[in-house]
Amino acid sequence: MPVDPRERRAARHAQPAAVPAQQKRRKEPITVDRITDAALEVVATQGYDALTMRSVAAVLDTGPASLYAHVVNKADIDELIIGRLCSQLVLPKPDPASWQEQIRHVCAQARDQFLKYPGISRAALAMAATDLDVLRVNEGMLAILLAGRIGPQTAAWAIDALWLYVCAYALEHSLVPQADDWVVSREELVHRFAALPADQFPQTRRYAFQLTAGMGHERFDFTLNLMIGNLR
Amino acid sequence: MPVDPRERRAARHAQPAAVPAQQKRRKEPITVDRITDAALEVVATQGYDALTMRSVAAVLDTGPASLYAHVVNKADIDELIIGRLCSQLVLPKPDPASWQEQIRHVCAQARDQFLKYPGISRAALAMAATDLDVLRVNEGMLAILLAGRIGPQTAAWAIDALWLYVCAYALEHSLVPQADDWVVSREELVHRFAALPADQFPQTRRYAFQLTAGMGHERFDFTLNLMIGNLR
DNA sequence: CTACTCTTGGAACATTGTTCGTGTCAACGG
DNA sequence: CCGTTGACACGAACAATGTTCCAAGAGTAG
Repeated sequence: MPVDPRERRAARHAQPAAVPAQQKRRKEPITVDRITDAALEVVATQGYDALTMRSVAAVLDTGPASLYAHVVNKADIDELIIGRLCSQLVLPKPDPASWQEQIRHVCAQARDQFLKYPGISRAALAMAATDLDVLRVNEGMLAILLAGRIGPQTAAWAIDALWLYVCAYALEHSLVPQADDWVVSREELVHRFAALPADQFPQTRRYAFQLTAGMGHERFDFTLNLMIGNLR
Repeated sequence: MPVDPRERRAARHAQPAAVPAQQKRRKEPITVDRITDAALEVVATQGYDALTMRSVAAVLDTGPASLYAHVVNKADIDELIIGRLCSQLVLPKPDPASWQEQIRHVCAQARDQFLKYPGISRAALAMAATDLDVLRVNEGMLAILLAGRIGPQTAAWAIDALWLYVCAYALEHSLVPQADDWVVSREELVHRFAALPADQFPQTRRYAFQLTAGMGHERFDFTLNLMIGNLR
């Protein structure tokens, strides 16, 4: 009974209501869940740029108009996939002794999920923070920090900063390896930095190696430590 | 002599070459600079979403095709406006005694510039970091941190993290006040948090006030302190 | 069986980025 | 002084996108 998509989206941002089980009308009716699955499949295989109404509809073997009975917008699909992604994060039971590890672990999970779906963090950055699945992650991180004796205001702002950074980091990572004839490898980058005019870019020339380092997740870990290590 | 736009863009990412002065052919010939001006005007008045080839061309009183003689892409225009924006940041002469203040000041400048052009940080996040104007800011921040006796690797990664955060913060700020019938004010947000089910969202309910606080730039300052305070 | 509601999807529309080909103007060679 | 040339400008068009309209189908209640 997918009535009005607007109501359905609003429900995801308000308190959840008890929804009765719904029976399927056809063998494979189009559902919000199936749309979400299809969208994630598209993003996982072809990247976020390929996520269009038509590509999602094509996976479901129909036209784009059919989606609008279940979905408000394309932005709504963005919310759905981010919500699904967030609902797959496992949130540990807060342990005051290891709160730093726990926060790090949650962030690493989010990072890995984002990287599994290239470019999807753009949707996460553009999304309202009142989605229930996102709020669930927020609640989990808040509980961890509070258990670690972090003050409420500090905890709230720290979570915001961490989430913002995770999204931005994933976005940056998904942009680098697209390598259209024009984006470059690390050696090329170092070489380019070294070729800069010495009078304007002395430090960049000197530390070209350090500037391009951290291709694994060392930069990520570094920044998380920067933020977490200073919380108390 | 705007010959091939591709070469011109490449020049902005390589070492700058001495370019001879160019004479104008008409009274108001279309220039890369004028395109940049027009684009920034559009973003400042109507936001980044309104930045289209046609809107830029309309400001210059012409059609979209005319832009492609000076510009490779729309992504190229993005680079141009971010470059212009970065070139307007003033970078202080590094002072070992006040490196923290200096870094904070540079970041605050970037933040304010981003906020002056709503949504423009999306372009900054999507851009390659080899643009000369962006590199200039990088060089300036690097010099400040190095003067503050921060190790090169730490400094390089810290700059990356700071820049990423500034962009993400500006992006978030430019999304909130768009308020399409559906995005909400703070009171509404607090009320909504308080109405969440108590069993699933105890902390969110309890600290709804703190979670929605920091509408000024307190969140920004908080995060910057978090990152800067832990560098040594 | 009929009437009604909800779902489906083909076609179409507006808006985007981008390209083609032609017109047009300024400078230069004779 | 005039014709050539070459770069610039730009109207028109194309493909792809998000979105809406409307008609037809499927299922259910009376």
